[in-house]
Amino acid sequence: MVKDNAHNDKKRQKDSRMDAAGDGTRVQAPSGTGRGGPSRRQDLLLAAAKLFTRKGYAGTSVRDIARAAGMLPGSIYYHFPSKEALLVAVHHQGVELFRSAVEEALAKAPADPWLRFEGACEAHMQALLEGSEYTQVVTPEFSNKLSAKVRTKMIADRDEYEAIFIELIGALPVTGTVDRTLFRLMLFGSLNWSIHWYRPGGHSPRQIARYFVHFLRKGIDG
Amino acid sequence: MVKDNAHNDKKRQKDSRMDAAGDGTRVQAPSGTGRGGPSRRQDLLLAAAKLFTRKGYAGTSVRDIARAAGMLPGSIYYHFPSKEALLVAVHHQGVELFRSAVEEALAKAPADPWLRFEGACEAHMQALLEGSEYTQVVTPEFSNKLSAKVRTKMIADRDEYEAIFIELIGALPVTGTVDRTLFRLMLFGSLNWSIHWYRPGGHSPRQIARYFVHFLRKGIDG
DNA sequence: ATGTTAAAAAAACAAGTGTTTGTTATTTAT
DNA sequence: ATAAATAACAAACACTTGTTTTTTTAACAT
Repeated sequence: MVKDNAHNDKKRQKDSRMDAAGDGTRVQAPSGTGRGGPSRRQDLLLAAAKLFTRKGYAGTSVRDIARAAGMLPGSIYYHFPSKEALLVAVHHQGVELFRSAVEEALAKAPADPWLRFEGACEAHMQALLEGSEYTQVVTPEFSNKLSAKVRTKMIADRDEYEAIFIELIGALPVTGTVDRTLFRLMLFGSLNWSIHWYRPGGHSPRQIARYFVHFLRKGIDG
Repeated sequence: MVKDNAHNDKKRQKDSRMDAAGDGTRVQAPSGTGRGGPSRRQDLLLAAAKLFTRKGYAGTSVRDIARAAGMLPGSIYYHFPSKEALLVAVHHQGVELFRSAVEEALAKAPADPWLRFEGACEAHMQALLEGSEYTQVVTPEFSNKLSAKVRTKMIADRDEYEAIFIELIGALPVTGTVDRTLFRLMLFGSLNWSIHWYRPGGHSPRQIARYFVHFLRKGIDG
């Protein structure tokens, strides 16, 4: 159904798979056209995760993602129905990575509640800062521009994960009454804020987590 | 230098000062056109601050800001040379509000280092969560899409403010050696992360800050 | 009354946005 | 070999983006 768009053809620039000067770097060159590698959906997800982490959701265009994944913008819509769906998928993947990291740590942790708690914090921090490209998308990203449905889904994913920590913190032996909710919120703030300042080379994520847990347990003087 | 754009006029929708269904709400109706109230620049800054806080920088358009401030998009450029300049101005204002809040608290604080530290944390938390519309723009907002010059300026503003806390933390009497940098990063994480979960009605910002400082000083068992 | 200036409107510009549509190439199953 | 499926390209659509230019309005000084 082509009508009469010849009048603005001189200025229109065609979408291209080539990168040249863009921000995204090609993930993998698929051998031919038609059917791509084992899973182009994964490439797409990974490219989106990287860009969302670096530029934020609103700051990333589907063209950026397509370019980084080595396909044309329209092709994305074969794999995902919308840009928001891509965010949801990336977010979900991120939460799953957090969860499996923490659960794995807990599986090989001793029975002592404080050691279990510490192990979980270390695993969280490790997953956040060095684990994968997905986890850093989980923590911020909530601008009220997202549809209610998407936000609800993302919050549900998060809540399921944080339930692990609610339980761990509930098991900590404490003298007197403390607000364990505030304790948890402070913990997550301490850990997650690290994406704003962490740079590899200094303390490792696990060391930082241990430090923080120590502060929380014994205070600065402990 | 008008050329030939009559061909797509049927689809183009004119910018309008009226709000109707948009997200931004009018700030104040200037009595007439021409010369605005005492300071339309302030209106613009406030509108931008609110929207940046809610939708993020990339998620906010200059049209959103213009609509919320009650003017047309182009008119913004009389007051600010670019959207980025607006962000810088909002950010700067936010940092100044933090700084004056903390300095005021310190002026009337006793000499005890821990009490001074606690007072500063309370003031920071209060400014962040209930102080104004500007402070929440300060804490996150760093997507690598911003120009280097803007990022540099914002970081410099921040650093100047955080120096206050470096000094306060340096003055804390501590037995043994602790990493005061990690201590400060943990503190800012705890405090600033609250924008993700704080809702008025529960603990007040000051109460939360006191709680956090207590944890940091004495640990959960203190 | 007149000229000047500050502030905004009006309209467009060029590029970029998420998305849809029609088609083609490749793989897999028959 | 042929049909069905998968996966992508190619191109456009309708609209939004930040920004610029030109024109008009209102306040003030003369």
